[in-house]
Amino acid sequence: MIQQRLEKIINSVFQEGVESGVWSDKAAHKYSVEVPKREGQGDYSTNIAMVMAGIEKKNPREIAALVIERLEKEEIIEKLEIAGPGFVNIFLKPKVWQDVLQLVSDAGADFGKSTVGKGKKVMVEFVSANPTGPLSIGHGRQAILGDSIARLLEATGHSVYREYYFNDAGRQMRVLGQSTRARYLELLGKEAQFPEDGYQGEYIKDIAQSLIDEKGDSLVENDDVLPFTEKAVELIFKDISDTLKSMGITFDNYFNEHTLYDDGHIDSVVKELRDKGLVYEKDDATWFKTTEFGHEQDRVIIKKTGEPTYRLPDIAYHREKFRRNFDWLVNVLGSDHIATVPDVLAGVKALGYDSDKITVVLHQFVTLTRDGKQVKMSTRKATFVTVDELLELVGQDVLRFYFMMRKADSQLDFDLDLATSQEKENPIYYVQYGHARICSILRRAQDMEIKIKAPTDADLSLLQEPEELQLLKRIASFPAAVESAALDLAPHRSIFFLMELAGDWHSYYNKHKVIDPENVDQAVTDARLCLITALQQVFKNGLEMLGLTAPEKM
RNA sequence: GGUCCUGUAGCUCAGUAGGAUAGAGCACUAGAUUCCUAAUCUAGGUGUCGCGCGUUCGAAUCGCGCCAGGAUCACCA
Repeated sequence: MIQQRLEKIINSVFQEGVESGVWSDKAAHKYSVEVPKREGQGDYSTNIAMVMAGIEKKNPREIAALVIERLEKEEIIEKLEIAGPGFVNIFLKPKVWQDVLQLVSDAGADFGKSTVGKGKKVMVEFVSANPTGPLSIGHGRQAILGDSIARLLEATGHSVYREYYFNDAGRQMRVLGQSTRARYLELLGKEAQFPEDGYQGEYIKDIAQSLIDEKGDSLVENDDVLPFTEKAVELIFKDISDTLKSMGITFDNYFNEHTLYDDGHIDSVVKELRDKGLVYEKDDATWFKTTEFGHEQDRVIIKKTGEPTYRLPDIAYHREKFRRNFDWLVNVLGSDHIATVPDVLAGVKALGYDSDKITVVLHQFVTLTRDGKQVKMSTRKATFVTVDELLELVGQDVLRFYFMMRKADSQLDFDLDLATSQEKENPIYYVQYGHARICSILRRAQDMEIKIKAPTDADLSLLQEPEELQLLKRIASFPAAVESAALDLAPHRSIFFLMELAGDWHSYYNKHKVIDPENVDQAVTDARLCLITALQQVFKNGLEMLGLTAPEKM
């Protein structure tokens, strides 16, 4: 916002220099304006002089002096200096920062949102777990990561569509049905053969029990596994969507792999690939020439048995995504899918679609620590911890926050002992408390019948304490922080912004009083109330944008 | 063996298009509340940024080669 303004100014200074022949335009788009890490190095800093000096083989500090000469007349700039190897440090007038409060007040709940997405249609596909059991901790990470990405994209002006892709057919479903049937028979006191690779979780017994409640023993003589599978899928799916809902997650569409078969998409993909000479038969199977796309080996797409491998429907599915006219396809996947990604990309490329429109966010695994030891997890053996269990332990906010805190590329260590016994150490309370603290002050103001003035009616120039300027700058950087987190599909950056915001605020709170009955300077109080009102808005927007609550009391 | 991810403080991790003296939380120590919620704040850090070489004004960041950990490499999904 303010940075963009400054970038424009620097660009025009650069352009001026080019036109008057002071330097060439070779450095165009190579320099940058950024916020220095260290205090005292300006509100912003640009490396333009060093970049130009490198290209023009001149002294950077001399060029910096020329840049400064041209910048000096700018109204928003208070002070300029040359520093270090040739940085131009720019100090802005406090008014520039103070005026931010008006912007927040005008935008309200929209402050931080933007339109950079230009209404681009983007599909975010995530979770996509097949209905074989409750969502595990790994699915939980993915659900929250995908959902927060979707939320950030919405906040930045994208038109977002959330989709869940699932398959309720095939071998794993047969095993699920067999497992359920075995439990059903066991519960009725009959002999039963539990499948060797069956699903051992307790939830299978619950499903069997509900079949007994509904139909009694009428299925005992039934050799058909289908009614068991159907019931299991129905109940597990209900369980999954309930879990998702309790994390605050909903989908626009659940896409069933079946429809790809029913509507002939599978066949037509094979035909199209065959017409392009990218498919051949070998050993009674049908192969896709992925080597044409630089892969090590070709892959089977239709097995000997006539059944497609997962690759084929995956490719057909992505073609359907393209056909539905999305501008951008974001796939959030676990790192165990790493090997499947190139095949799908090769497939859509072969079908003539632009695979660059697909962005895959692969997240690394979640490891679970209990009693200081790592827990091994498996759905089959039911040794996993479910999302439901975690939700019960720590609640939605903590779970969301914890899973958003790390970048997708990092493995995430979920320490159960920490989550259960030391909840207060969780940084989300630090952020939420920041919001609650403001609410508390505003309640106090109301009790004292102090009216909160609009930024235009208060003397904002009284906000001159370093901590106040720091807060104003942080508030001003919120929209850019959201934008960068959204476009880079990196929700953890928003989390870090909120923690920094809370840090600034808690420090300020401890050093300065907003309402001070003993030392009444009404004008200062008014200005500070304006400040914290804006701050409250930023906390609220930031938290809610990520699906977190902004409590008014804690 | 191939591909991908990771390696930064005792622990868990940030570090966006390469920038100035590498950061935060936790833990630990010492302090702060007659006063807007102490779920807070203040002070306390000798880190081979896994190792080496290269690119350049400048590297945790880019390139190459190693080392270590994880994922994955089916006619399972």
